[in-house]
Amino acid sequence: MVPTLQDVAKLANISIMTVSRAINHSESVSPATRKKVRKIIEELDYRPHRMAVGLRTKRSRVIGMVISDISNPFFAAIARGIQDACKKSGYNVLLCNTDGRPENEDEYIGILKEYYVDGVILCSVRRRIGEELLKSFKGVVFINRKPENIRGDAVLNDNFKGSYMAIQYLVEKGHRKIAIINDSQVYSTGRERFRGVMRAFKDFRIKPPKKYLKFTNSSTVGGYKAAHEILNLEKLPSAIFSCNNFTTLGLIRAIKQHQVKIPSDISVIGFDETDWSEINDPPLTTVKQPTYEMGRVAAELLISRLTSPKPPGNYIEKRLEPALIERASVKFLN
Amino acid sequence: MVPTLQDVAKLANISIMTVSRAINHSESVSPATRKKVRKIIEELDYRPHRMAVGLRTKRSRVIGMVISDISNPFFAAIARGIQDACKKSGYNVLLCNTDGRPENEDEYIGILKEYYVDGVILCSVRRRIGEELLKSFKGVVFINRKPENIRGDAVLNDNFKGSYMAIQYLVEKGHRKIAIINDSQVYSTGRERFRGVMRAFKDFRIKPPKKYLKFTNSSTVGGYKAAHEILNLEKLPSAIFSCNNFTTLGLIRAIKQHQVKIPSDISVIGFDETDWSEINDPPLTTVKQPTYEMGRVAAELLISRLTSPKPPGNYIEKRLEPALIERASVKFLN
DNA sequence: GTGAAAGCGCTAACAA
DNA sequence: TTGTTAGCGCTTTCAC
Repeated sequence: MVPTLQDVAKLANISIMTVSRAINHSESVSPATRKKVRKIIEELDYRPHRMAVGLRTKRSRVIGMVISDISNPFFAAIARGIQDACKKSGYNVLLCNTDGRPENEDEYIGILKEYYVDGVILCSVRRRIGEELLKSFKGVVFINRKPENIRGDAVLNDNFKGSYMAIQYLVEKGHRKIAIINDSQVYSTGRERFRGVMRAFKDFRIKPPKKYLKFTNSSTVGGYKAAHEILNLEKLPSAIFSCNNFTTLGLIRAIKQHQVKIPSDISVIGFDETDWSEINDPPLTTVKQPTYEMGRVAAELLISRLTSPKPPGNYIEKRLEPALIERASVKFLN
Repeated sequence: MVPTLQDVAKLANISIMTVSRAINHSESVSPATRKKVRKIIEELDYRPHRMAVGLRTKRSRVIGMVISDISNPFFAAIARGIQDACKKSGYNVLLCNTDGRPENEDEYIGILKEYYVDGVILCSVRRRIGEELLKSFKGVVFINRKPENIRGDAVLNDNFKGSYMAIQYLVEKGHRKIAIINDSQVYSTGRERFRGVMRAFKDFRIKPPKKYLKFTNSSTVGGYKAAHEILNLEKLPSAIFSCNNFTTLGLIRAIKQHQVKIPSDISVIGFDETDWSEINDPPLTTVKQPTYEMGRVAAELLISRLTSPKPPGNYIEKRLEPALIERASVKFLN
């Protein structure tokens, strides 16, 4: 059977308490016993039973990662950042996919409570969320988007800036007839990106016709449909800004079908850098979100909350900077 | 504070044992008390403490998923399949990235032992692996690749068939000068795919020059370098088969740089279907692995092992079928 | 520097 | 149908 503290203690001819101390507070144990214990632990391949430890200490060294879909490369990159930071500090990650459904989110939050995870990194589906969530764990960090009604730690992309940059770039290239395919306004990301667009339009004195402003859910078909509507318009825009990797994929598919050429006939700039941004024909100009970094920073922030005495009440909201990756999908208009 | 069985029992004026039973074996409790207990549980939002339960029952309802990198879309899809199947049966998933390093794999296996996870789904980095691994968990399922020295449950892609199909397809399209970019031979996947290629070569009486056979690690730069070597050859092949999504990405990048056109100058067929396979110019013909399915099937197999009395000693090895997705990157030669 | 006792929250085994 | 006892493996507390 798997060895326990008992077994180690017996072999070392000491009490289990001393063994426990040798493991956890080795300084308060004599060097001799310390060494002896280490040796026996090695021989037996003794490992602390984390559930037993957790039951006593009320710490699991596990955090919950609640995202919509791990097979979305955006979240996969975030997940990797979270994992790496956690590993460094001895934490482990429980994976929870919500598929963007509030009921799944609630269910997983409940399960995470049952496991007594120390903290949660949450990309919430909810626009508003109950305050008690923050009381249920030693730490909660919102990632990517944040419910409006709550004060809490968060690591977010500067979406406003990102979409502003995109529009500004298009304007600098001589574009003024700009269409956008934006996320629905349900999430803070979509709202912020749209605000960035509108601010840029205002600053550069652009008044796009209503028909150039498309709102859709964040999916390939969503982007595809919105793109179709735009491409069927009497007066085509000279450029299209697409708000995320999925809608951009749909947009490109639609453009191909319409036999329109990028960038000679129409220019394209997309939010989200992907595997294929570079090998696309033509290579795609994008606004890149620091996905991996977001994950890493969120996990570090969470762990600091778990380690340090207590949140000082003043929450930290980090905004990470997007970057414009210039390639060849935007035409320079004279 | 968080309510315990005690609290529920006190409010219900019964012993905690009855409450426990009402939760776990409700049939052995009178309808009246059952109802009363349910109500109080609801009111208190009582949740069983999984670490306490686990400590007692020696079951954690957690499984470990050990893969090389969740940010690789291939594994992300597998992960999603695993998650979905687990969720259905009330299991949760602990995420472990090894980055293909054996020492990380060992470390995570150790950690998973400490958490007393019920089972492990393992995409091992090791060519050979210790038998004792199988004794450490109630179930272990190898996924995608399998150590050679061990008998155990596994869910794998039919790699031999996949690469055979690819070569056969090329031959049917009139190609005989075929180059391949193959994984290194370290993993069973690479070996199996290479065997499929060689068997097809033999069956169709093709004797490729040594220079057409490239072996590289599974990465974009690996594929890129191998492709460069091929494209710098005096006599170009008419088609290239690339063994996975990463090498294909590198291959395409190299082809662009060499100003060679697909498929007019050279044909391409790749293992692994990706987001961008379809929107690539031209759309890429690929061999698709059923990634999500692999994950789902692996999790189902594992869970069946955890649920049913015991592995009957005869292990199950499932081979899932790849599919050839025909698009436009292979030219028909007359 | 070391040990004994108590108990974290739960369930298996037995008793009523 | 319900309750009592014991103990899973560990750490906290207090005593020496």
